Amino acid sequence: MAEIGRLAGVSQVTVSRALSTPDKVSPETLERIRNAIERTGYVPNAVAGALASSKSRLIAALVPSVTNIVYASVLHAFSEIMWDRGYQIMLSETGLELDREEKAIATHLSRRPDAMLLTGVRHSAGSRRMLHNAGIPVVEIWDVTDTPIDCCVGFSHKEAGRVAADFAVGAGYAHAATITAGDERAICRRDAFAHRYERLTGTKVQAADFAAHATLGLGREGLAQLLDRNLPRGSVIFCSSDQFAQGALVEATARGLCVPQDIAIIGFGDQEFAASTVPALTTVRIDRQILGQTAANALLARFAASPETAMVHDIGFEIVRRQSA
Amino acid sequence: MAEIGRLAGVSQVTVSRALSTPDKVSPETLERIRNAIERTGYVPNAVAGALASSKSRLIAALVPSVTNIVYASVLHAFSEIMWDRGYQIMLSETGLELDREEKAIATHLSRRPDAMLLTGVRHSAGSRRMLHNAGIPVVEIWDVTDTPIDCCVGFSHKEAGRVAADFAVGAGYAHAATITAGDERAICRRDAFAHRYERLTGTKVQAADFAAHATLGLGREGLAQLLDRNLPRGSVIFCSSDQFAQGALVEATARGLCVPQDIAIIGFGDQEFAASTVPALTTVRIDRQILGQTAANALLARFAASPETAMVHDIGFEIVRRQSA
DNA sequence: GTGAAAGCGCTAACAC
DNA sequence: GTGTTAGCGCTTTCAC
Repeated sequence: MAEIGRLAGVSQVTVSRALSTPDKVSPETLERIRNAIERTGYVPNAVAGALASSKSRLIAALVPSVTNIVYASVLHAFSEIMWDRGYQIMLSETGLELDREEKAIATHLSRRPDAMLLTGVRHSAGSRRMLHNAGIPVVEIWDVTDTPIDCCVGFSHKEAGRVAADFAVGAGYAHAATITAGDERAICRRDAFAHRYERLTGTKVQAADFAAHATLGLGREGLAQLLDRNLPRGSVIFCSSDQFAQGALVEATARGLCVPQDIAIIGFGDQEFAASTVPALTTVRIDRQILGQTAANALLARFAASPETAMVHDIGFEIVRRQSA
Repeated sequence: MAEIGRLAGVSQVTVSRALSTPDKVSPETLERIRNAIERTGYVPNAVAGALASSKSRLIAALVPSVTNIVYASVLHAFSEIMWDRGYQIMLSETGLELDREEKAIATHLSRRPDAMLLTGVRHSAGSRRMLHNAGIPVVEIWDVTDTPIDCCVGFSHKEAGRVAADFAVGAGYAHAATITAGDERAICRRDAFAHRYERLTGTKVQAADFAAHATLGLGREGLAQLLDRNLPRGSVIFCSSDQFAQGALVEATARGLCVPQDIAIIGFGDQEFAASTVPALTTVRIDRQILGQTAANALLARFAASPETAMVHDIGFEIVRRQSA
């Protein structure tokens, strides 16, 4: 930067100004500086800038997994807005364990990000303490809570399970089952579904649970297990993701069962393929784009220090009724 | 850090050493320093460290899209290794346009990453120049070229298309068609497939092309289009992704066509669901985990300055024959 | 094994 | 509108 200044016949500070606040530099000077930068191929050092200004324009984003489309698409919407505002994303995958998240938080904090995005609302005490000390805006996504660290953008998984049960009962399904992945929030939905369904109908809800993440193959296996345990015809199955739902659909079809007459299926997530399967999937839609955007805007609002911003955004969900239930 | 030193009765430098090279500090001193850190909840400032040492331990990763499982899973494998070695990932999505990539490269370079991961082997002249000036290790993934910027880990898309055509001919399919997304590399595979198939059989290959990214819905539409154009029974369809293949499968089944007897389908990618559809998908497998790991190791090797490391790694691919073709 | 000094490349505060 | 000065919080080098 000093070198650029020399070439342009100005001091180093003026170059700094030309880059950050061009309107505070005279047009002619600016021109000369731009020229020098062009000629030399100079790339400013944002690390030094961050140290001097204690603003990194870096956002740490911690998600359980990038290969899960559900988190990936939120991240996509989130980072698009952030990128447009000049922020960049440092990414880490935390899996589902709290201590891995804690380690990731500590490491990221040492980079002095301007804000942090966390998935879920459960965090270790150590994580909370570090985040508190760091004093940066934090947004927790994919869930809601009365006690957010800072802001929170998500929806109630309990409520989603309940509403799905209400739907199942309202649609007249006299029996129900669940296929659930090994994910805290999925389990919460399953329990809420079963609770509500059992209370309303007095009929026990059967469960096929998997410790792994949801795949089409496991969805098939889930339905197979349920059928082996004599799941009655006319049952509805509440799946913890559309992957499972599609798997159940494939398995049902392979066995010559009609969906939704013999077996009805409810997915979760309303993924891209859900509308195009045969029959099309009835599912719970979460607007992941809105979720990501709202999270980004919440952080941006915090940067602008708007104090009146609501801290918890419940973006809700919606049952999308198609043909599978 | 000076504060920690005060509390531990040593100088600031000793604290620095205790953190980076603990064995160069006496056990008792170390103990007192660790204590002070624990008490205060001190988090080192990696920004200052990066500035002083000009080592950021940050890797910039540029992929077309995180919501595409194919890139996401490579990223996952890549970042897992990098994380274990103490590196963190700055992520950007570049889409498919070269100038967006160039902007992202410039921005990331200002953060002084220790290395950069790029998707594909085509980059703008400006990108190449900046990367060259930066003098950091660069790994290009998902393709191979004779003229890598630095290292390159991928496979030949041309070869993949050709081998798929050989497979189709060898399996006795007398007609062929393609369903292709608007992606440079997918188009390359399509062309190689068509070329080879036409040369071997003398029969023209029909094409359904989409500008958008591959989805199940578009796969259905692709087959529908092909069928409307009187695609003969007994044709094989080479899809640019498993999503398309699954869509074609759904559409064929919905129309009462038998797969592979009436229509045979070849996917691309061997995604998680490919083995579990009915019939299971014949597809081209790319080992995305190996790809990501190889990319990470190539960079790590560059850091260690091993000069004998091969610059281009062709990880190949494999036709996985299941039931759909 | 430990410390003092210098400096990484910027921004902030203040002069002019 | 532009320059001067003083750091930001570390690592590096060299001395002891």
